[in-house]
Amino acid sequence: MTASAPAPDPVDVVRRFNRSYTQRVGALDESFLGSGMPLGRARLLYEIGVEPGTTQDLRTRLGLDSGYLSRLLRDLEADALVTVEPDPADRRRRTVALTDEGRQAWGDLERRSAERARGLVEPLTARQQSRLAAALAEADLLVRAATIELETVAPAADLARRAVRAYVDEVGARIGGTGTFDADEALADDAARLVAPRGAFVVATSAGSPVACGGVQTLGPGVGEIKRMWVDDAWRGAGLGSRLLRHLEQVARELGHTELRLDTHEALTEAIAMYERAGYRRIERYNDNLHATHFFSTEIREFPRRGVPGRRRVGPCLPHPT
Amino acid sequence: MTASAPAPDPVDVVRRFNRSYTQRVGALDESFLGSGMPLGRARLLYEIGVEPGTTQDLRTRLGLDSGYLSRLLRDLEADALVTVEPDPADRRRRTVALTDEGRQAWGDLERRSAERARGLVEPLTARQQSRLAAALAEADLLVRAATIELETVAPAADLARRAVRAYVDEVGARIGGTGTFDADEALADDAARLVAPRGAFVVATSAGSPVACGGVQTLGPGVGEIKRMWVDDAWRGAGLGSRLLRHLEQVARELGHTELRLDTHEALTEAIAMYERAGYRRIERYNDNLHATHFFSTEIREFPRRGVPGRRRVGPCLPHPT
DNA sequence: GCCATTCTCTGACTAGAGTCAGAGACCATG
DNA sequence: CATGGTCTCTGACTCTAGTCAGAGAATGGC
Repeated sequence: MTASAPAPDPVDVVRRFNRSYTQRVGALDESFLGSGMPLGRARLLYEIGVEPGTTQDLRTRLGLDSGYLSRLLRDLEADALVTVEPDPADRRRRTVALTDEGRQAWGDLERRSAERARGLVEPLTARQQSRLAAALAEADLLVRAATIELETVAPAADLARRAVRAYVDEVGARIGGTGTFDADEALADDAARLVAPRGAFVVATSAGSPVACGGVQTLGPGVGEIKRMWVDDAWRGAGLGSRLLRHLEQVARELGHTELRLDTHEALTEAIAMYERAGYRRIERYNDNLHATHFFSTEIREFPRRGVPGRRRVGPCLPHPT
Repeated sequence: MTASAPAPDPVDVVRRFNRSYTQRVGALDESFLGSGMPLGRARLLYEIGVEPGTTQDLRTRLGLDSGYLSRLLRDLEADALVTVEPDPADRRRRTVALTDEGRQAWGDLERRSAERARGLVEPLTARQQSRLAAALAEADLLVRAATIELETVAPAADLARRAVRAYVDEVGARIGGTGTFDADEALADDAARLVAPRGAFVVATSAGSPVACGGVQTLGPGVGEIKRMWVDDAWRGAGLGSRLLRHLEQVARELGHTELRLDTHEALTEAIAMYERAGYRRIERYNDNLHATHFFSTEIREFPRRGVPGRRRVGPCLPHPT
């Protein structure tokens, strides 16, 4: 009686997957990979191994209580896995680093983690293994894309500067003639135009690093322009561009615009395809930008904003050695 | 400098995914969901809601200590979320069911869980959502397939009977003329032929339910035959058939066979494709099975077993000869 | 040099999760 | 109906994770 392909609700699929996955893969996780080391200590050890730092640093990275961290460190130190020394820069806090023995224990966690992944994959035929790898790689990209943070920042902020530099590098590489397009010049321009009340600059970050950016500036009454639209190469195909574009449109609405224009270069084919998919139409050249060959415009009306990012609870960073 | 497509190791992909997923989705977090209910209790309540059962039942499903379960149930009962009554069939154990209030609490957990999944999916564009759903559905199938248990059981055991019934139903439906192919008759045959030392019967189970099966019997000196090969519809495309086939070949080797034959019906096209992929060659009819139209054979030599199941952790289901 | 602030450590405490060894109820069988 | 085996419950216990308040050292601004 049921239809043959009832268009599965992504929410149900996620839940179903989560159930299988945690039951069958995560279950073994609990007693920390059979290393005999309690979860908390293993997490801390792993984090120190990834990047040593001050106590304060580790506390914020792992979201631990200072008393709790202190105790965990004492245990690790007692087992000669870490060294803890006063930080010369501020002798209230201390710096932590792995000992040789600690590095060995870290490697052990690492090995156990790989072992476990191998245990999951091994029973499958080679064909199924590569199918699983492909599916998980795709899911990984999309999950990471879904949990990205979009924030409006000042173009002069460090995060924004890093993003714009990446943008300039890429545009330079793609359209050739690097000399003609200068990062410092771009940054100076942005600092003036992409700030409230006449503009805005948005950076998408994943685990603190910029992975995409875009700005809005004002061309005239009710008319805005999208600038500096960039998505990191490694994040192509995750819909980040479309999402950012929708977000920028909302930002433009809030700035009072009803039309949004943009220019781009014919070499940036994915970008052009994305603009067209998003309903942008080709228009005549509207500026004298030497780097632009294609020009687009769209109307932006008021309508209730859909799933724009928002506040995601940051979970504790679990130790899954990569 | 690096190659553009370096054929990713599935193990690395799994680890990478696991890291992103647990960090960002909080797979372990599936517990609390901010309901204020402790993890253990929430898990139990949820499981009872999925399917009420006896205490024993729940204990094996969740892998809990009997004392611990008893306490958890007492707590749930004190909160009037469940009713616990002696099982009329065996009054040592008790049956557990949700009260109305319990059903409400269950619905609450359910809602929180869906809410959480929605939170993950929501920021994505519709296109990315369905890509994520497709990737996770594929990964789900393969993860479940990878964690299946293959065990040799007596054909008379309950597990085996259920599998054979499913096999008979499906073959009947696929080749038409149900009346001619009888489950009881098949079961009676199997009980005699698919047991050591002349044969074997293997059932693949997932979470205690049979999802595939297959048997080996002896035709003559060194010659075995594969019988009752079946894979549940919902598990098609996960390589289960191939894996089971490899396993049965190993079983046949251990029975001393060097050639393996099988018959099948032309309507079972996927099965035929699989046999061919596995190196089976068409041969002439070698029996008078009315239900068979195609006949295959292969040589099975001794060689070091590849990723054949072997020593996977054996569940609580012990083989009981009846 | 003074003082509020910032930082870490310590001890005391709670709650959850789980184990273990009996005690006692219940069952199947000869 | 006796007996061995199976099942659940109870109490006593351990371990991990995490919170909280206060002591004391170091810092930065004045």
